[in-house]
Amino acid sequence: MNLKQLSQLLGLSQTTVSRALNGYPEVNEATRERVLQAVKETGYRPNKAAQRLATGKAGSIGLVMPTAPGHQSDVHFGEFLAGLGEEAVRHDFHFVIMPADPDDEVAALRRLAISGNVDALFVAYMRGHDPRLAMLKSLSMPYVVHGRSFGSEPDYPYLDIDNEGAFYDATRLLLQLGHTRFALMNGPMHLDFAIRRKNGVISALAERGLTLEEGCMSHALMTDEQGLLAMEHFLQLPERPTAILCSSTVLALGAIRAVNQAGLRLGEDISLIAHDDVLPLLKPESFSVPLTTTRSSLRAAGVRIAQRLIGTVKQAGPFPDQELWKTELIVRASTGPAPRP
Amino acid sequence: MNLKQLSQLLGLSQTTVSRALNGYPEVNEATRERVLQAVKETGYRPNKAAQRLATGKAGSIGLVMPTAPGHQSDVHFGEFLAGLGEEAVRHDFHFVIMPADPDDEVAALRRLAISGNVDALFVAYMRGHDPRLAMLKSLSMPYVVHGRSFGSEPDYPYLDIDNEGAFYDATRLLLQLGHTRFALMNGPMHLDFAIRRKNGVISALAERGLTLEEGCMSHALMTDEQGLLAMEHFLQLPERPTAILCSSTVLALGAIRAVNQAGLRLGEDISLIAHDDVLPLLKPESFSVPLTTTRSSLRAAGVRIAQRLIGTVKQAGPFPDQELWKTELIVRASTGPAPRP
DNA sequence: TACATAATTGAAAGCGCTTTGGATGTCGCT
DNA sequence: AGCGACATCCAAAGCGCTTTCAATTATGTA
Repeated sequence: MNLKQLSQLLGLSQTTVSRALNGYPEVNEATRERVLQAVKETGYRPNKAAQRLATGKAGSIGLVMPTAPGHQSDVHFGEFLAGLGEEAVRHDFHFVIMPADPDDEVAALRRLAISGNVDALFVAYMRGHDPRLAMLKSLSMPYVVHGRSFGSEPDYPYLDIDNEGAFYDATRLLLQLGHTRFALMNGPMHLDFAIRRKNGVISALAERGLTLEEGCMSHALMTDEQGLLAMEHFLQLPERPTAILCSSTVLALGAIRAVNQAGLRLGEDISLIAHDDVLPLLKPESFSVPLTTTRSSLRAAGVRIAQRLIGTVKQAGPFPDQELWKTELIVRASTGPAPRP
Repeated sequence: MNLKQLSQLLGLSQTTVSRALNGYPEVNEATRERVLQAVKETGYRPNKAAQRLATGKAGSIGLVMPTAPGHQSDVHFGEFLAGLGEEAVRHDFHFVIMPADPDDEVAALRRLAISGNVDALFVAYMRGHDPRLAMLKSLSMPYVVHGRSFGSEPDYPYLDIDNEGAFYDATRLLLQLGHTRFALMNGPMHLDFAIRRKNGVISALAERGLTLEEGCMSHALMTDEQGLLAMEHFLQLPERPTAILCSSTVLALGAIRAVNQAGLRLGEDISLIAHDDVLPLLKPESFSVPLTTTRSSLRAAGVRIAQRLIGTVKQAGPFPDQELWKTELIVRASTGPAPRP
């Protein structure tokens, strides 16, 4: 069933039917009713590809999903997607997901944009000096970046959380508890959030004249295994750190396993603060020792970004170009006073 | 840059350029080279919407993502998507993801199909007597179902794992270890895999004249919290079960927390076998007591389904219509002989 | 040399929709 | 009766691509 057939069925022109469906005012209410009724009966749905071709809009937002045979799927990605989806479903938008090798992201993004299949782009996993920004700017297609790109002029639309502030505050808390030996368990070094979190830690330490030793920093994929390995390494250090900052509850999962295996007590021998993206699978309050965290919901960020993206496509009012969300510092049992030497 | 401009630039007709790009034989090799060269220089990419409109194909597979404000994102979904993506990227396919309220899945699937935006459909979260099957059959669009639908004639293309066999085998192992009091921690009752797994347990027990009490069965969302709750319930039973079968390592996570909190020892007081979808986040061998599991990689299933779907769209050879994968039973430390009463 | 055949290329139709630029009919007023 | 202002509706152009059908040129054969 297509427009032509439907309009013939109704004895109307395609023009009128199209207008009736798209809410144009210049169509008699009675005819509009008839059309809507016929649509219900026939189950007619406009062909999106044709709509897109005719209007240039198709109600879809595009994103690149990094993937490769060895590439681990990322819980954070799924959670974010759920947020995007939650908002998209309200506006009858859908996603076009282009899977791409992580090394090929710039090109993949470009293909996606030029394909004429999407109205707007969403970009995540931002890096320092991210090469995708220049490309995006040249594209004349709306986009929103999740995160920022350290070292690039912040003149692009983004939504980010205050990573530096979060880790600064967390570090201060641990300092107040008397800790002096710190370690940072971070995400991959090239990622923007990792850079900023590190800076937050360093600047809080600097205020007390402390520094973060090279050996007390790990940069790795945010999996529980990496957390385990990193923590094992920290625990073997001659000057064992007592305060651990951790970029994800996933990392914390492994880290805590290492702490337990070493016979140490979390919140007493070792204090740990992790960043909590509010993953449904990993609730900090459900850990055997509930985790002190800096919290910001990844899913909420997804919802918000979808709002901005869809709003822009639909030309629904202006949106702030840049948003920086504060995180919450939630104190639970994994932090305690520094142990006496 | 579109075809028309490109062809004018080259002094050729759109026809010839189009043919050159799509590998038709009736075009001079020299001209083809020229065209390809121009494409490289100009960065021309065909408009997918137009291609789709003209050919009816657009290199995309569609799927519905269940989502809603309260709806938890599902790790399993993300992992599966990674598998689909891994294969799709090899064929320059992409996904069209339509987010939809879980209650609205049939309609959403229908919309997606008629939208003319996708070449094939993928369907998951199968239920008993799933209403989507009839709809899919009426659609004349290729599709593959992940899982099966208990109670429906199995005359549709699917890829499933042998859930019944897996849980039958797991139960037998526990029986051989001397266990007599069983409990099953299952996924939502309406889902097909839950039905089959339950049947597997029941039939293995029946061979020994045992039954599964109503109170020894839980059907819930597969989150760690639900696992915790279910296990707490089991542990309070007057005839406490000693053998637990668990539909997911996520559930097991919570269940084990409950076991620990009750001061019981896993693998001694309580034996537990979980089904392992090979989630990168939750490795059974990394649990403090490594988990005995029935294993089948969700991601591998994603890859295979993408293969079949894309292969069918590309008319690349016939594929088996129905595949049933065996699971592996991997014995680790969470199972042991039944404790003496 | 003349003619069939193969190798290349193009013009134009069409995919299903939106939208511009009329056309037609109605109504209220002078 | 005559005229502008609305309210409705429609024909046809176009979005960017593929593909059928036909035209043109090059090649080989008798």
